[in-house]
Amino acid sequence: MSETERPGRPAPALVVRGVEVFPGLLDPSAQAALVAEIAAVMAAAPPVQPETRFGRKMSVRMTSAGKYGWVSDRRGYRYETQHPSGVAWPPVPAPVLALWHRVTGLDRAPDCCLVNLYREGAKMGLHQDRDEADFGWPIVSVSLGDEARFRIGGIERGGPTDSLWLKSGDVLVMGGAARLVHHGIDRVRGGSSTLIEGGGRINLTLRVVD
DNA sequence: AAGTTACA
DNA sequence: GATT
Repeated sequence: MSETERPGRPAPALVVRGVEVFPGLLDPSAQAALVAEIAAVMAAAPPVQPETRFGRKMSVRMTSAGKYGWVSDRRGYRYETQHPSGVAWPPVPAPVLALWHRVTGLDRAPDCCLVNLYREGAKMGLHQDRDEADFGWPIVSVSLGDEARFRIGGIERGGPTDSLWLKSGDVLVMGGAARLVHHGIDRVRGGSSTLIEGGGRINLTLRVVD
C-alpha cells in the first residue's frame, strides 16, 4: 500500500471475519446504471465458462474490464491483457471506478474489474484471491441482481466459516487482515431480482493486479 | 481445487 | 429442505 487513505469513506454497517459489508450502498437507480454499463462490457467481451487446470468447467461465466482480466484454463489461473477471443478487455466503466474510490478512499485505481455472471444454479467454491502482486491493496465486491449466500472462511483452508445473504446493491471490501480470506458463493436465489436480463446475479470484483 | 459430492 |  503506497498511497494515503482519503478521509470520509463510509463506515461499514457490519464486519464479518474482517470483511467490511455495506448493505444497500447502491440504490436501485445506481444498480440499473451499473448493469447498463456491464451489459456493454459483456457485449464487447462475452462471458465464458472457464475451465480449471483439471479440465472441469466452472459454473460461473466470466469476463473482465480493465488493463487485465482474470482467466483460468488448463494452464492455470492468471491475469491476461486480452479476452480469450484475442480482443482487448473493454475499459472499466467510470461509475465502477467512482464506486471503488468512494468505498476504499484510495487514489490508486483498480486495473481489473472481473465480471462474474451467476445464472441459475451457478456456484463458486471457497477460494482466495491470490493472483495479484500486492496483497496490500483491497478487493471490492459489488452484488447486482439475484440474492446469493456468501460464505467466508479464514486465511487457512478448512477452518470454521460464516455466511451471509448478499442482495443487489450490497458492496463488500476485503482488505487488511481479511485480504486473503477464503470466500465463495454457496447458492443463488433464482428469481429474487429482475435486474439482470435473463435472470441471475452479476458480481463485480475490483482489484489492483500489479 | 475459483472442481464436485457425500455425510452427520 | 437448509445448513455446516
